[in-house]
Amino acid sequence: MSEKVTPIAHASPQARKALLDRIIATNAARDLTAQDLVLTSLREAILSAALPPGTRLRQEKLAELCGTSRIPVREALRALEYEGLVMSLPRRGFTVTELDADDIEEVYDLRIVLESHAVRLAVPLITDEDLHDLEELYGQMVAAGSGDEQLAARERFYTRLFSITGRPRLVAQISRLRREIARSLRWPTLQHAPEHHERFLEAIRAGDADGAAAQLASHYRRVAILIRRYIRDASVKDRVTMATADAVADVRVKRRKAR
Amino acid sequence: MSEKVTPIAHASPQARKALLDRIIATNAARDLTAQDLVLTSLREAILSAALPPGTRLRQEKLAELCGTSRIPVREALRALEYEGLVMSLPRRGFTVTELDADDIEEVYDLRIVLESHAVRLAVPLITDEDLHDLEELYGQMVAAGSGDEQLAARERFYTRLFSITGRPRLVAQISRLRREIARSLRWPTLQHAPEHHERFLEAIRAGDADGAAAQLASHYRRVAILIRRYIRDASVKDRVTMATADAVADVRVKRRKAR
DNA sequence: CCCACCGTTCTTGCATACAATCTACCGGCC
DNA sequence: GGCCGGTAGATTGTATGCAAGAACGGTGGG
Repeated sequence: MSEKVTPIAHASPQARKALLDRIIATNAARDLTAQDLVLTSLREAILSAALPPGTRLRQEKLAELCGTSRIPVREALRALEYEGLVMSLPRRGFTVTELDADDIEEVYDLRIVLESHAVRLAVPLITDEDLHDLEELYGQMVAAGSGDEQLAARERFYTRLFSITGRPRLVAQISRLRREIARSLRWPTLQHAPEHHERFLEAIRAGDADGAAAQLASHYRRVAILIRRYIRDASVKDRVTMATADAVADVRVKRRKAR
Repeated sequence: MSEKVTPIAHASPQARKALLDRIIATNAARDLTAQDLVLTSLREAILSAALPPGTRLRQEKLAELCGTSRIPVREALRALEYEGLVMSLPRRGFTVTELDADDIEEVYDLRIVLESHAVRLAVPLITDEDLHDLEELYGQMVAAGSGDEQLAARERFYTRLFSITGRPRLVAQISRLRREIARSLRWPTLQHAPEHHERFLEAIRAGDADGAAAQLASHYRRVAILIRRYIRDASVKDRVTMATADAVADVRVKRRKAR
């Protein structure tokens, strides 16, 4: 968990498989309903790109991997569908969703709207205890450096902050959006926003709700642009990769026919 | 479908049962997957208060009602949970959610934020075709007077408008919120907002995004207050009703013990 | 050579069946 | 009389099995 973030999106199938197995094994240790086990494992697998976007999810295969029947798998998949991590077509199964540049734009735009709103609601309500907790979580965040642990700490910090609003729907919708692109945070470009969080917390300490909201918004606008740029570059690379992949496949087919 | 809205919340159990049966029968006619049948029927049942808030939903019973097994029922219930219409506790089943005054406040506050945003995005993008459709849907809305048909027409109008943004997550989140309190629109107080929709459409025709958003926001603020007042009054009434119900139950128990 | 049709195979969707858990009621104990 | 533990019934969670629909490959026709 304290490892560095590795951009696994282009990792080998074997590496993916190994990661997938490890995730399931880790979660199986915890005592949960089978459904929660599958849900948690699949979510983690998708976010860590062990199941990369576009992957067709066969129920039987996942069931076997998790050591359960297909029923809990089906329910977990439906839950993930509502989280936006997979999509389904009736009688045609589930697929891991892909995010294009438009999706990124939409999600960040919505995050600006909802998270700014949440910050403006939360800051005036902050108690000493809240601030104490936030300072501690911020400390963890800084201590974690950059990596999975930092990412988790960041989510804890923001969730704690937004929860101050006492508005479950707002918090849930924000979490959903953050999770939906948590994949993108694994992308290499965006590891550091060293000064942003500091300035953000500073505004909160000062009770400056509008300032904090503005800081958040401007940061997200920057991040959105960086991700878009990354996607554009990556898609060029992917196109090349896919072209070569096609070529390989083509050769194989010809070989088989030659026999 | 063209009947008047009837405040069924305090209707007799028999009336509720009859409505529930009718809903399921109506939907069973359409050819859908069993899951969709259950989902649609249950949603309609909850929104029409045939299944009033607080109802415990027994899977077996619902399965029997819909003529399916429990599997599609379970999946439909999970979907409804994500829509906010029911809630579940592990191993303890599903219950129809209740909305208190705080919930109303949260939902309307979020609707103001999200729908204003959507309107501001949509208005500058409106084409002649969009406007034509909107005018037509508005006509249907007016023609429907007030009742279930008017409610449906209103949803079509707003969905069409918000869809212009081309942002699926935004549209989905708004729909979710609107559905979550669609129950409240059945409440008697709030049938009419004759001039609001007219002024709103007028601003849209004029391409005045900010004006339309402001109109929407002020309308929702009013509605939220009206609903809160209704809830307050109704809860007083309920408390009385429940008190008498308790008294009746009490008498019964005493009688039984007397035997 | 390409396209459409058809049968095989795989996958999903659902029903039935069973195990684990919870609820409610009852009797014993304080 | 009220609180607590135990047992029976009810209810959920999951596994297995089957039928209907979709994907794929092959074959015949254009």
